[in-house]
Amino acid sequence: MTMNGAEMMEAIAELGYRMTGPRRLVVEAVGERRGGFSAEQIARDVPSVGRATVYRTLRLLQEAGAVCKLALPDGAPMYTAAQVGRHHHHAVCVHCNRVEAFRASTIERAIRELSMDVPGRITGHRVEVYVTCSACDRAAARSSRG
Amino acid sequence: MTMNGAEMMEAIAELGYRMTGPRRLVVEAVGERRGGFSAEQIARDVPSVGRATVYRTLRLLQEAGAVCKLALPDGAPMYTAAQVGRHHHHAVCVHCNRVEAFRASTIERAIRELSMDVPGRITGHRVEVYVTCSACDRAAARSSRG
DNA sequence: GTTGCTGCAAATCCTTTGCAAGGTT
DNA sequence: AACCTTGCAAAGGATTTGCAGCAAC
Repeated sequence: MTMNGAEMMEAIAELGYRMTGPRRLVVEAVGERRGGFSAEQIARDVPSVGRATVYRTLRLLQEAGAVCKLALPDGAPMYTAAQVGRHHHHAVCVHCNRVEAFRASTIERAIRELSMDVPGRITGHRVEVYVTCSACDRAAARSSRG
Repeated sequence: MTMNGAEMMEAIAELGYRMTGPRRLVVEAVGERRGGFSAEQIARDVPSVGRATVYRTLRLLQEAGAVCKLALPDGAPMYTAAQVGRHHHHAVCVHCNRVEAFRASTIERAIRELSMDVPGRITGHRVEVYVTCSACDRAAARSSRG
């Protein structure tokens, strides 16, 4: 389950940050987004808030664990609402930006086993899976059929 | 095994691109680098070549499969010489940028198995492991001891 | 009343692009 | 000779920062 706007606001407050109007607006916009979104999209959703504040608030939300920052295949940054309190990874549809979170114990285990093969101490990892989601796949099939 | 400068040049030629002086210089600089490097570093290594050409050549090298582009935890792009012809992943030391390539059939298998869990067709994936390499680990221990 | 937060605009950083001149085949 | 490449400088896009004013505690 992902946080709603109110819960995100609370998470920010718990870190000792103030609850301000602009932050509320950004957080609500984030809460209403489904799938992946860019900082720029949020900035457009909330035109009354300065871009800088949008970026600053997104950073707080990451710090609070309410959103995850991930990367498209070309490296473009994308945000998505986080699964609360769970380590997880993301499957991103490269066509519509829909994001599906998943947990994969197999992957975690495999990475842990890597410690034998890689020299050094593993401090983190990034796993992202790129997909064409079923809806986009169907759309593509339809249009190629004519 | 990774390509040396000459082999990279050849790989570029095989794609039908011309063998020019600036390209040779960039390719040699890349060939001499160990571990991960940024475009900016290469540009500094080869000051006689314009930045634009450095970026253009790095793109060719990616196209030729001679270098891989990967991302640090903060999303900053990094390049590294590619293992020839093999699908692989990278373990990056976040302190010294040393890069170790590894293959992990377990991870590949785990990702393939994901197809059941994620809705849609998997088109690609990105796996990066962040480490503190043994050398940096030792250095940290030394300095914390006094 | 302190101190943190905001918006704005400017600054940065990284990368790409337009274009005329020059190099490669 | 044809056309691919280059360098420069400018453009571009994304994100950060300096700072004076305002808001939250």
